[in-house]
Amino acid sequence: MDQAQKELFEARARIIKAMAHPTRLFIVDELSRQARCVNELTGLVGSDTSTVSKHLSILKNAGLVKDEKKGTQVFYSLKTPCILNFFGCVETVLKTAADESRALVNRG
Amino acid sequence: MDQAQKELFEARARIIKAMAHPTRLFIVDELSRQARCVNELTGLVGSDTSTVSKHLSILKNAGLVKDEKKGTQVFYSLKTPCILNFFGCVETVLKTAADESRALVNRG
DNA sequence: TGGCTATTTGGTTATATTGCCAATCTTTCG
DNA sequence: CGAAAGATTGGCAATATAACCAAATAGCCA
Repeated sequence: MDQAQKELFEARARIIKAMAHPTRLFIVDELSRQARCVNELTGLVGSDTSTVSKHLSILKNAGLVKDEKKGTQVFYSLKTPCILNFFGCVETVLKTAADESRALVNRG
Repeated sequence: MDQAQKELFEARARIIKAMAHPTRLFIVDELSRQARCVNELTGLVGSDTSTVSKHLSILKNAGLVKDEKKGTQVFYSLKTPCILNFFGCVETVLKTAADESRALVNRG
């Protein structure tokens, strides 16, 4: 892996890492349906506002969401909806794993 | 987020987290071209064998790669090639970010 | 069997992430 | 202005990751 390659994969990893947390996946999923302000997301997620705010800033820094101020509220929405494509494959992986463990059990 | 939802997003996050490292992305990319044994990958990655082996076991535990023994060697290959779909979107995110910073510079 | 190669595992240290609390900032409104 | 609501930031403790070295394991062959 030369330097240029290294930087490319580091850049990619930064983006994927931003998604690599259950709460942030939940937020992305939620934002794929509609824009939400921090307070709404906090209610849905069920943890501290500051925690949710930090998750949002991670997603924002990675370029995955954008924010828009409306009065005292900040609404977040998906910037690159194609990240939803991830989920399809992730489900495939999960399903494959489930199938395999079922097969193992059936075989005994 | 109720318990069932929480578990679903945790399961998804585990898979995405497995990809969230530059070396592991490199390995996935490499395996998308051809199966490789640990030793070959170690050479390509340029770090300790044990480090590469651990990265591979993370990918394997996540259900992303499979391994096959041939003599003393263990060949790894992609189990779910759809994970390559990730890259397309990741590039989009990177490109968008690059465009934006260019636009900022041009605006001064 | 004993040595050799390939790989995995254990242990340690350094670094990064996470979540909460407290404090701060911003905007609205009385 | 001053209070209140929404959001962000700083700090801290707990936990998780990562990389290396050393040691253990597995398969091959003389």
